Amino acid sequence: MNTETLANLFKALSEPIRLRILALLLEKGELCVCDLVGTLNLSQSVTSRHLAYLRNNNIVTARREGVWMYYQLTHYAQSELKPLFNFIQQNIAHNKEIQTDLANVGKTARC
Amino acid sequence: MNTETLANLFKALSEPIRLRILALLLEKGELCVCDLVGTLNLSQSVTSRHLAYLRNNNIVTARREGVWMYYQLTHYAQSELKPLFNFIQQNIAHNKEIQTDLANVGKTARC
DNA sequence: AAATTATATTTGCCTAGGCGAATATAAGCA
DNA sequence: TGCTTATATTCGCCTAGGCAAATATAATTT
Repeated sequence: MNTETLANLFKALSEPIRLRILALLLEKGELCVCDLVGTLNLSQSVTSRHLAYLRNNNIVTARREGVWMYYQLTHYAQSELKPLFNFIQQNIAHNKEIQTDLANVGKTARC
Repeated sequence: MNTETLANLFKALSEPIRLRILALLLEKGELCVCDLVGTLNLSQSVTSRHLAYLRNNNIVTARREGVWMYYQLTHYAQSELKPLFNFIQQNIAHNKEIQTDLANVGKTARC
């Protein structure tokens, strides 16, 4: 991996909203966009753009099921980035915001 | 750690030049600015600004010795961020650019 | 086909932060 | 006190990427 690639990875993770999405996917495995919109309490547009950013950086992948799009971590992310994600989880798992997010998944789905 | 703090940390690491500086400090422990300018082959201004960014994010600390400024990782970074730095090292240590940097330290000092 | 729902993308606006060039500061020395 | 060297900071310019609002697309239903 060259420094530019690694820098781009960190840039993809340098946004609170994207870290919250990541934390949710790490715990839940796969989530629908409407779950994320409801849980994160963000506009559809903002949520979708951040997901696109993560997609473009090969961190998440999307699967369509009817009208719904389900997102999960890419195989690449799940394997190669595991140590990095462990670091992230250990550092934000106890955060109140993250715990609230996790508690809200499923209860706040918008669709 | 909240998501904003973690995001700021990743933003600090989302620059190839700052990653190269980090890789050098991880290997060498402490380096003078002029070493970095020579090794990275960057202008003094660019190098200094990136070091300031790392300083402002509590990743490096500076010590003056006469005219020279010596930089090293903060205690905080050396302890709390160790797992993250291990990930970084494992992912870029074999990179040609990084190895060239390491080989050049000391040989290219500008002062 | 038209309407509805879920999601993605575009547009306009604004800020952070990149760079080079210039300038400021700090230390050491003649 | 100047002069030189090392380093830091500022300025002007430019791009990436944040947001909200609007619009486009894709699937489903009637």
